[in-house]
Amino acid sequence: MGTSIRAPRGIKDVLPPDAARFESVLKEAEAVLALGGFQKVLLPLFESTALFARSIGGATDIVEKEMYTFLDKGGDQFSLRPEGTASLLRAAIEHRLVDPSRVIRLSYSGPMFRHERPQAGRLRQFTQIGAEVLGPLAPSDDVDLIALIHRMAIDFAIPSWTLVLNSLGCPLCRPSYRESLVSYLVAHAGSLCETCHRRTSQNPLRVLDCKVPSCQETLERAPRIADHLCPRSRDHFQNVKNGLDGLGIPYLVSHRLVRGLDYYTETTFEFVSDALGAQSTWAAGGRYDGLTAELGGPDVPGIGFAAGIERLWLLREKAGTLPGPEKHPVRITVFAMDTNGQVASLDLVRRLRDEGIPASGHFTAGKIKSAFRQAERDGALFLAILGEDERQSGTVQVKNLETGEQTSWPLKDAKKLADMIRQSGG
RNA sequence: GUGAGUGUAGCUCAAGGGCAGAGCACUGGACUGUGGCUCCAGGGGUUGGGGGUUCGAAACCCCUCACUCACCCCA
Repeated sequence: MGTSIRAPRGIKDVLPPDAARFESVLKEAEAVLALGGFQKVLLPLFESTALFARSIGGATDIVEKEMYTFLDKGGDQFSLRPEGTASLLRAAIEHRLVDPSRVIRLSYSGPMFRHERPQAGRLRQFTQIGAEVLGPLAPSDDVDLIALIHRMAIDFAIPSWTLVLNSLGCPLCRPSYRESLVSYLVAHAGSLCETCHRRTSQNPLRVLDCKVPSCQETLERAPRIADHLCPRSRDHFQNVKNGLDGLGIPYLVSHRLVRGLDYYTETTFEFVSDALGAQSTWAAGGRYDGLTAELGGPDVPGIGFAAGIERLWLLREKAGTLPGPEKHPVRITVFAMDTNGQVASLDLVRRLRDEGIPASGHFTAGKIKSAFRQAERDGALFLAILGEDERQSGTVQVKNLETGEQTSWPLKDAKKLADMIRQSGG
């Protein structure tokens, strides 16, 4: 054990029966996006490092220190994707899907990679599902997207969730807010923590996010973005709030919600839950007008979000809405009582599979007791026993392990047996 | 990157300087081809790794690694 190779830190194997359940959780989340009219895109797991630096922002923690970056044999620099929006936009732009005259809705899912210290709800490889809306958008598109996540919260019975909402303004009003925030921060530098000093010059909005008590106290009287929004942004934000009110979706406006990715504009939001531990966000996103242009495409508005599937799992587990393990992943186990029965067993297993019945075979021969044990371990509903007696009569004994019902079937007619297996529940 | 807690059998955990244990799981038997129960027996461990203190270390000290949680950050 001491020298054996283990999975890298923060990387989790998902074993049976949880692997199938995890896929169900993912599929159910994807089904909600399909319900929202989103079409799926399959994206690569790595991209040019420059893509992430340009979209997420060079001064963000993700790009600064959390990416798995490598040089390929041609000397090009790539990074494992730390999030999906950059990839999806790159693909949409590259294949001319982005069109200023129409709205497109695209979704993606799969593993993301960030070199962080693992903790509850935080892994180095984790799974996200995300959706992006690109094109001529109205504030109602923000609401519509949020409503879709709200649907997940309801459908999956997410415990004690809160929708946190803010507006970050637009390229017109954010600089002036930024300026007044910086001058406030500089004036109160004495009561700010060290990292906040650094952020004041690098990424001042992030200071709002600081959880150091003394910083929070100082920030109480800091200028608020809401008071600096230009008329258009203020209108946009008001429209979003009106839409949410109209749909009866509760939210909490937080002028501290800034998000860790640089591309957000206007509406930003986070769905949090206090049932998750310190990593309380399970879905988050926002508007990113200007990002498509920044990435070399047409300048169209965009909004998107991503949800963490592992966190959804945790929350659904708490809520008791996690899909249960499949009761009978194997429908029937075929057991050869002696070595003479091996070929007949192989043949039966094959014929059952021809009929679409998941079947496992145990050919090592042995006692009847181990036949039952094997069947139970496989999770089989039926056990087929093939021994000397059966061979003589050209039959197979098939027992329903739940009801105890047992009947003899002609070995050559696997179809009838398959029909019976198909018809029985369990 | 920083801090705290925890590392003993496949799993959950005892033993807090004096022979490394229990429950569950596993294997075999009682019970020769009809299970789940019960009873009996058995296999399993360099106590995460290395060094030190000691007559004697799973335990105390140092180093190291891993895991967990938190900071940070975020899905």
